[in-house]
Amino acid sequence: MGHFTDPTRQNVNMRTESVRAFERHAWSADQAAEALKAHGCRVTRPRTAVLRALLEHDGPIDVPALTRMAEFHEPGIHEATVYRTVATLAEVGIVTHVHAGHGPALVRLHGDVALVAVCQDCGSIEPVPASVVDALVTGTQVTTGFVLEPGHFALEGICAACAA
Amino acid sequence: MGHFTDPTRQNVNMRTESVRAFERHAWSADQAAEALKAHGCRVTRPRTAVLRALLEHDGPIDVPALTRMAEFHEPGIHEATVYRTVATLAEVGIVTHVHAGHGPALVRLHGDVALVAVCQDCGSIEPVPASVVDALVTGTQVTTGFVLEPGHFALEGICAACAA
DNA sequence: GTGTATCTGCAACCAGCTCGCAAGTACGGT
DNA sequence: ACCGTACTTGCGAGCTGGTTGCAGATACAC
Repeated sequence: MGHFTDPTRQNVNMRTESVRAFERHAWSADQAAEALKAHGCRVTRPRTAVLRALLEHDGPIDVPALTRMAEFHEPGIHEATVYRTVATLAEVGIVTHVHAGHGPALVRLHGDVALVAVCQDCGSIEPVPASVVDALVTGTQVTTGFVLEPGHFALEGICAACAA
Repeated sequence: MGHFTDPTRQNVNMRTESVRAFERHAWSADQAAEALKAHGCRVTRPRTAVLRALLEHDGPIDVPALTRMAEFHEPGIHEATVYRTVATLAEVGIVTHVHAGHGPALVRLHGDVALVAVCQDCGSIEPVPASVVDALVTGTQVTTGFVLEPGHFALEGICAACAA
């Protein structure tokens, strides 16, 4: 199960292909660049490439796949650079990452839908409706005092298609 | 941040020390041994040691800590053996494991409280009330068709103590 | 007891991720 | 437009959590 196959291919892995119905994020490339500068970070070609890849992509994506997408804009960009860029963007508040079960962490733009569910069968990722998330967060807080941060984890289960 | 310090010490890491208020599981050592035999598995000293450690411990625990506890019953037990034992016990249905954010996976007896929340500040683990879990599962299923399996993931946030 | 299929300890390995370092580059100052 | 320098990048080595191949040990059916 190698990590890098043909970097010229644009498509990403199954987990990210089957994403659907995500709300659009509020970030533009310019806004993100401004946010970077405001934190004293430089707006470099690799960072711009990662940012563009994130803006093009709909929904959470893992770093190897993100690297392949960024490579389309910035050939030769290194995976370690993408990891560091993602960390920088997270500090600035542009992205967050979420751990979904066994695989690698998934990166997404901050402001995208908060809570996602990952199908254990097909790997598809679906957003969880805000009303359900609110009920979970407030219910937990009222009964236990625990303040959940729904952006930091993913739910797991079987999607409607696989359940049928 | 080494993994193994003094194996003769019984205490486990912070994450597992601060567990509290967990429902008691339904397994006894004999029942678990029977379940193993029923699946054609042998009841060996290392497996018994891991099982006893799990029964003694209250709440989810990671494999290094579980190994240290099992070592009390079976000195010299190897961590790789504990990983394999946990996998075997999972096949038999005695345990499940849950991924809680960045750190190692946590093992727990099947039948223990299903959904837990991990504090990002102090690492403490708290059970989420069944009523809240039910609302989440049914709410998600009704609105999206997605069938969540709450035993397979953990929630994250800030516990009541750290929030204060 | 004895035989054998399963299991364990060990060490090597793998995936995901991080880090140290030298070369490269954004960008404020001029 | 050019310089200087501090920040970034590519690269490879390294780290952590977890898995695996193998030879010796052992549970357990007979």
